[in-house]
Amino acid sequence: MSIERTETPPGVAASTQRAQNRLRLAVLDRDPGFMQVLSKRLDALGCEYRPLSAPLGVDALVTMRLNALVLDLAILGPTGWNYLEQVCARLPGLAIVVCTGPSSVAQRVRGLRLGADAWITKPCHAEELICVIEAAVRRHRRSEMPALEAAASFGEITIRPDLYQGYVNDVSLELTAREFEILHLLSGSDRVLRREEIYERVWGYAMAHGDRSVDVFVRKLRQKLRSGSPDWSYIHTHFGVGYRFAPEPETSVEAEFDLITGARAAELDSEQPLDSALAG
Amino acid sequence: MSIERTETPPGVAASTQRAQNRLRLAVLDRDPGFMQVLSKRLDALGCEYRPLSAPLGVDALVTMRLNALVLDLAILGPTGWNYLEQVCARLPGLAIVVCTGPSSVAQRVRGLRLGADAWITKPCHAEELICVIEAAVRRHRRSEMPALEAAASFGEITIRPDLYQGYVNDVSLELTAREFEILHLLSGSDRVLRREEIYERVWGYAMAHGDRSVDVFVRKLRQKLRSGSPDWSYIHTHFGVGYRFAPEPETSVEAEFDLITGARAAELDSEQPLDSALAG
DNA sequence: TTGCACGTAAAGATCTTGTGACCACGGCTC
DNA sequence: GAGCCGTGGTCACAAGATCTTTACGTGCAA
Repeated sequence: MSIERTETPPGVAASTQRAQNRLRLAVLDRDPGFMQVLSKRLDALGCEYRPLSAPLGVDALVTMRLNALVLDLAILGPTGWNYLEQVCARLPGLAIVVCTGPSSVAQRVRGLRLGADAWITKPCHAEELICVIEAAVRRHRRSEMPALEAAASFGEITIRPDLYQGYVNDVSLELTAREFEILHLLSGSDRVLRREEIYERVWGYAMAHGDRSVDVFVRKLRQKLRSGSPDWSYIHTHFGVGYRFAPEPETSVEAEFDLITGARAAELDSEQPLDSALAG
Repeated sequence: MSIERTETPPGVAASTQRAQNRLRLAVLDRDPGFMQVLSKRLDALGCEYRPLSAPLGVDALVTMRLNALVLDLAILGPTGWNYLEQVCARLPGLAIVVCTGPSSVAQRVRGLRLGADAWITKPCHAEELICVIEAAVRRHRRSEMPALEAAASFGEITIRPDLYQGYVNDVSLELTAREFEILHLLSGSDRVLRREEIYERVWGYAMAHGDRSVDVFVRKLRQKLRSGSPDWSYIHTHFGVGYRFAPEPETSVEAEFDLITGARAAELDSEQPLDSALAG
């Protein structure tokens, strides 16, 4: 089968969009086989889905904050049209895919006119159904303002993705776009990131051998972070590996020894999982 | 096929009610019977449609300002996928319905993944096809034209979406349609908007690499805003990222100069030197 | 100690943006 | 239909801001 690959394109956006682009959907269906196949594919895609065997009240659907709803009109009987209409009216931002058994043109036309976004006839391939759902969700998302992630605080600094900037007590760190992207990337991960990884995610293409750009930017970042928040250290070097973000208060020289050895111990402890992660 | 006649007028406000609700679509297909049936239904619905027997260049499609495109991949041969991908990438706001003969699941999946909004298998009922097109267009439009919002004020300016115009003390800023759209978009968001985002939302299709149109319009906007409201700055540049709207009173050197010397005439006489000083 | 890896700094190259001039096109008037 | 005008859009240039490269000092690991 020559189905297209579905990797996300490289670039900064990839990591940030992946999390929030995850599909949240509910499936109203009673066919166990259908559900099993579908859920397997949805799991593989990292979707959050909720199987339903009976129609939920519209209000309950609202609280679920779904992106999409798949429903088999057959299990609703004659009240299905009414239900469909109500859901469409109340949740105009929800992608609704009717996936049901054989139907007439008139039925399909009615469903689509009531507000369904697509109508798939069972039996159908799970992959195709998912593509149809994605197409509907995609179209809806395109026209809405991409909701950016919320601001996050680490130690004394606050990272504002909506402003592409970092702050200390509401004072801008004056980060450049690249600096911010690197800080954003690092702060979004607890583990050590190899230079090649950082480069590839921020620049969007592979790092040339011997390129020191990441080091230089880390230096600039550290400088700006230090000037805004002198008593904390945020970016830690892992010799021979890469960098790791972790806000740590810097204390006096005497106590420093303990802290360093403590940090070293933690570093050694977590080396195993690190290496295995790097090997992948 | 009256499409050529009805390009979007400069006063977009007038067109929102009628022209925007009417479907503007192109149909790329060579089946005379299919076209005849379809065109009959489209005429009855008052759609503006354009039959195409060969693929048009993407740029040509852009100038047609379509809502939807129906295409039979079969008549494009192997290049069809490429064409589909290009059109989807360049016109993210266009509803694209593939209507073609028997196909495999893999083909349908591929088409949808490339960006098609729906895939209908021929032979199909014209009514159903139209419903599918409408569903795709409806979803796209839903959040695009949320009726007419109320007027909003920022600093000294007032934005009137109902009149497609901005004002300072009831005096029009004489914004053109594009200028207003950009100002409206920017003012509706607190965050930094990337140029690509602005372009895509205002122009309706993807920004070509290196296009400076957004910059130029921002410059014109700033000029008009400055002439109407000299003591405020509204559009802020985020280097390497984009623009952000935020009304901020200017309390810079010139203002102090005015306060101290009371030489308001200087401001009026020599706007250029003042502005250049301001920029520094 | 030696060989690297990393921190640091600065100069040069490159990219972004502001800006004014210019052109094309459609509508409008005459 | 010819010409004028408003508007949208392109281009080239200049000024800055940013990024990359390079060089060298410092510290880590074997």
